[in-house]
Parts: sequence; C-alpha cells; structure tokens
Amino acid sequence: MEDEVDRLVAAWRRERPDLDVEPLEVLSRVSRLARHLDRARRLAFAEHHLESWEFDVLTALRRAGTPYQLSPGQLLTQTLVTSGTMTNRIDRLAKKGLVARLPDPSDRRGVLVRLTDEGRDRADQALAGLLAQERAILAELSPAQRGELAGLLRQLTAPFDNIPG
Amino acid sequence: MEDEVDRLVAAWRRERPDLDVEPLEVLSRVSRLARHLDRARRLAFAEHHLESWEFDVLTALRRAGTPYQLSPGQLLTQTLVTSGTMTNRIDRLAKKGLVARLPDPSDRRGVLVRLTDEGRDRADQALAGLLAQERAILAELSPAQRGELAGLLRQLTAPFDNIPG
DNA sequence: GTGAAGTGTCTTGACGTCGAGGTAAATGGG
DNA sequence: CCCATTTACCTCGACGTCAAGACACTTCAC
Repeated sequence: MEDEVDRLVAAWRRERPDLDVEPLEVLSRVSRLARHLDRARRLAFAEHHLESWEFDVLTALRRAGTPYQLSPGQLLTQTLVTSGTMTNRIDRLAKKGLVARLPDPSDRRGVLVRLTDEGRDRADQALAGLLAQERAILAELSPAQRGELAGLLRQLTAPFDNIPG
Repeated sequence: MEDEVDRLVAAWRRERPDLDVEPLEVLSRVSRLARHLDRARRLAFAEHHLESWEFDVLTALRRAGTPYQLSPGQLLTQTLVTSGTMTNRIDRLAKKGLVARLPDPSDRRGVLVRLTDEGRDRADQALAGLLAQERAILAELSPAQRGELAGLLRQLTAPFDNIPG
C-alpha cells in the first residue's frame, strides 16, 4: 500500500534527481504519523473530557506512583515543553482541581505538583481509552513487527533522550 | 541503549500491572521522536531564515514541479493543517514575496498559489540543509535497518493517508 | 562566610493553530 | 432549468506554545 510519503519522495526524485532524499522515507513518515496520532488522540480523549496536554501532565504524575507528585522541572523533561508552558498547564489543571501545587520542603525555590484523587481517576480512564485506540492502529502489524519497529525507533530516540537536547 | 519510553513503560508496568501497555512502545516513541525532530528542524531552518511552517508550504509547491502552483486545498492534504491555518500561511508567505495568489481560471471559487523565484531558491537551499541533518540522525541505523523502518512505518501511515481521516 | 555562578520556576508578549461559521460558486437529480 | 447540496476558501475569536528574561533561592570555590 502506497502512502503520502511515497508520493512525496517520488515527486522529489522527479524534481531534484540530483539529491538523495532517502532520509525522508523514514523521518517524514515519523512526523506525519505523529500528526495523525495527535488528531486521533484528541478524539479519544474528548470522550473523557480531557485535552491531550492535560493527559500528558496527569499521566506523568500518575506514573510517578504514590504520592503522585513531581516537580515542574521533572514534568518538563517528560513532556518536552518549555517551562512557561508547564507553568501555564499546571495553573489550569490546578484551577480544575486535577492537581495541587505544594511548596517543596527541601528547596524553597521549588514546587511539587501533586495529583488529586479526581486527577488520578481521570488519568486512569483516559489511559485505558488511549490504549484501546492504539491497539487498533497497531493491528496493521504482527507482534514481531511491532517489536522490531519499537527497537528501531529506540535507536533513533535514545540519543535525543540521553544526550541533553 | 535505554530511552525515555523504556522508562515510561517500566513505570506503567509498576503502577498499572493490570494493563497491557505494549502499544506505547511503538506509538509513544513515534510521538516523542517527532517532537525532537521538530526542534531539530527548527534549528536547521533558522540557518536559512525560514520557519518550519514556511518550509512545509514552499516545498509542497516546489515538489509540484513547473509552474510550481497548487490550490490551497491541495496544500491542506499535504501539510495536515486546517484551512484557516493555510489561508493565514499563504497570506504571510505572499507578504514576504515567497508565493503569489492567482485566481484559478477554471473555477471561480478557487485560488492557485504559485511559488516565486525567490521562494523556489529558498526552498531548495533549506531542503539541502534538512537532508544533511536528517542523514546525521539516521546514521544510527544501517541502510537495511532504515529500509525496514520505512516499510513498517508505511504500513501504519497508509490507512491514515488513504482512507480520508 | 561571601560573592559568583547555577538552578528552578514564573512572567510576559508575540505568534501560530484550531474550530466554527460564512460566502460564493459549482454540481446534479428531478 | 432550478433548488438543494457540495465544494473551496476565508474570517474570526479563543487558545496553547514559545522564547526571553526576571526573580528567588542554592551551591560552590575561595
């Protein structure tokens, strides 16, 4: 089955036969697929009355385990947004009662963001919905293919995640 | 080499051992990698004084071949943005002299967006820069692995690209 | 201890995107 | 033909993000 990137690459080969556009076969697909996934996630979360950005923050806290709290800085590295964005997100989630801001007892510059009970429940429900949707998308691939794909992607993401970028 | 998604998946298995979070091994990596790529692209384009969104539009037109023109609607499907966004993008590119808006002679509702000479040159230069950067990122993988990865990704993107979603 | 550098978070303003809705033109069944 | 539907693009207001910089506190070398 052909996809939009096949058409894109073919067009470049016609227009710029002097260039080697092979990198696009991988990385343009990654970007485009991510964009499609964003849209799909938005729909899935809407059923639980959550925005994607809310899900990202709530689940980061949920994964941290009891007592479900992290510093804004820790949330930054997990969600890949800037500090100003995170401040704004925490404000809005706090206003909705899904998280609470607490002073960090060990560093007076610091803050701890704690998930409320409602926040935890909402995160759990939305996660279940997301996994169901993602399973459907991945049904295109065999389990072995999924494992292979995960491994290849890990090789590309590891440098970004380990060398501060 | 471990990446952030390995840590994320391990955390979920600890916190929610009842759930099968295997889909995240693939799709969270896709989303995170795309985010890293966005940042890297922004840096690469800055050297050519282009924004990512400008690159996306200009190269879509460049790929179309002489006379380098497409309708806003065709640009939508290639760039995965909404029509309001595209109108805005075309406005700004036209103001910078990189594209021109022409009436579509065969449909009076329609518009054709045409690349200017300067727009074409800028697109060509930025593309070369992008490819160099992407090649560096993909050096993590062997040619065979890159081919495999492209094939697996195609299987996931094809349904999105072919069934209107 | 003290001052300089580093760290953690928040503030601000500009910007780009989205979604909903609006207008105008094309299409097609009766 | 004609009217309902569809298609193509644009307008507008709300919203989320970013980058740069401000501020308060901590750390470390001396």
